Amino acid sequence: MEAFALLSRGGARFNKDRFRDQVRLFETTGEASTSSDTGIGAASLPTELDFFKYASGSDTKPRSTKSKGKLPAAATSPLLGSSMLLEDAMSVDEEGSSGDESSTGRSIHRIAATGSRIPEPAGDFEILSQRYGLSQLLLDNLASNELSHPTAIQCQAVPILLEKRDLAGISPTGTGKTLAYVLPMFALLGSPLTSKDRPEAQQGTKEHGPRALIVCPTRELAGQIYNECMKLAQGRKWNILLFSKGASSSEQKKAMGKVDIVIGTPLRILAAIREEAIRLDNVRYLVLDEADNLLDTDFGKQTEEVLESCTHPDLQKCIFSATLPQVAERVAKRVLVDPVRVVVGVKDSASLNVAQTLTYCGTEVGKLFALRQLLATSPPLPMLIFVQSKERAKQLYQELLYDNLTVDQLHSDMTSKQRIESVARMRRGETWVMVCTEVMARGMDFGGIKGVVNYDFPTTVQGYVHRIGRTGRAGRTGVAVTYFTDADVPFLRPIAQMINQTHAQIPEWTLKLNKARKMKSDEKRRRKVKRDSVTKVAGGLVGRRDALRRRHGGKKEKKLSPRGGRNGARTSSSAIDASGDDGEWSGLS
DNA sequence: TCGCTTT
Repeated sequence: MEAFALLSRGGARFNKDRFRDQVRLFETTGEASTSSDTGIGAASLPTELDFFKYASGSDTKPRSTKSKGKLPAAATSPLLGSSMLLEDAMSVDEEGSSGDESSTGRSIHRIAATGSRIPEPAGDFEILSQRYGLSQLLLDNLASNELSHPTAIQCQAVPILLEKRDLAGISPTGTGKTLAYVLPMFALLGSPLTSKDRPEAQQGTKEHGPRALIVCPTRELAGQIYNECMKLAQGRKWNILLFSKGASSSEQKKAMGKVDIVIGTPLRILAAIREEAIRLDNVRYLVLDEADNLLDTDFGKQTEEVLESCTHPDLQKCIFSATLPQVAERVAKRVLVDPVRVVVGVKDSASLNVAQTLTYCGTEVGKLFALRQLLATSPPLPMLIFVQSKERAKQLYQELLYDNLTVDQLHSDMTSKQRIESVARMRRGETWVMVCTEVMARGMDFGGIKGVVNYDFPTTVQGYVHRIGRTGRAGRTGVAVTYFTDADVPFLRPIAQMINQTHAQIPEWTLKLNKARKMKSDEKRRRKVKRDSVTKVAGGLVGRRDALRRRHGGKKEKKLSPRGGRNGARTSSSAIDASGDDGEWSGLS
């Protein structure tokens, strides 16, 4: 009974007006808290993206006694010399204690930086340029890609990296982390290396192979980072290599030649090392993107092996993610040398631009029912629908195929080509609904995504944060809908709390769940739920697909496109359209 | 469970 009541209240009667209110409510609360930090009225951008707020914010605060143009090397910090352990630092940012950091602008952006000799943040690219001498070409490339103002993480991370420091950068999804490490990478590399530049050096063994390496967990993300690099690479003959399965093998063979930057997935890089197609002893700039994922138990071994292959004495390392659980933090502490740890906002928190809801659906049947209801009434399109397994992705895809919308799928059972094409259709705006596995959960930046549906309940809080972070990017708003069934209830608490923290409206009883009911293996925060097949369910939903197929005469009905081709204006960190569609990196294959 | 080499 209660189940039915909740179903109809929470999800099935999903109604546009109610929803709209939620978004508004949400935005209001979000802005209220940021404006209290700045003493400035609410603006349309979230703190971490509002650079003007940053600029004017320093006027409303007491001026720093330090001179603004002071060299960062001489900059002091409340934590100077304390050389805090990464773990120790955790308590600091949670209490929001930052000593005199209001004078540096960190508090305005809610940046917490810990470590020794922390460089001053830079409020815009001109300041950066003056301080560190960025090339005019680099500045032009930023400008021509509409990257006019740095985001919070960029303000703080770029100076740190330019001073050749190790860094752990933690910033919410969609806040421009890629550019935060790509920009200093190009600045530090200076110019592309050619054999003409250094004929003798080419002979020396130390001078082979890339000088910069970016590691990330999926091929799609690698491709996206590649595109982001190409934006700043314009005008010079940088040799940038996309190194993952699905990328061109002939291109990858060049890895031993004059290569500046390699971007790749762990296993592919290791394979290349083993077959001596690449060597990493010339790498001076190493990035682990989605670091907690790369350092977790599954990926960890591979990643550490890659790390061990980077033997250059001047190796600079940085890791980035929106989430960094303690386990990963511990590894990071071990790997990084005298690092600065930067946290924008609150660590492990969800994007404030996403309106979140949690919906009880009782059973598998209930979820399908709720989803159809959502799709039929006020779906936030385009959207991603996350499921737990590849099989379920295929099933749900098939199930939705004959509904009147353009649906697509993406999971690792598809071929490289299929995956590339699926991403391309999404980028071009041809797909309304993409059914996908965790492969799409991290880093992917389809700028126009309006909705995320957690059809299957996420197995970790981090997973939740990253999934819903596919929307609400670069200052836009988005919505996230999470379904759960009776089987998910024991695992509900941490995610329900997270949603509650961000002011979303969720069924009250989910918050009152007895703490004892939460997962036993709290350490890993993982779980296993055996799920029925999406389609193999009792009752009236069986056979629906066949009915639809008959109705459509075996053909797909003409389907509307979610967007009229291209996305509208886009802001800084949204990587996608500005550089065109898929072709850029898939074209290499 | 998912993701990640090449042959």
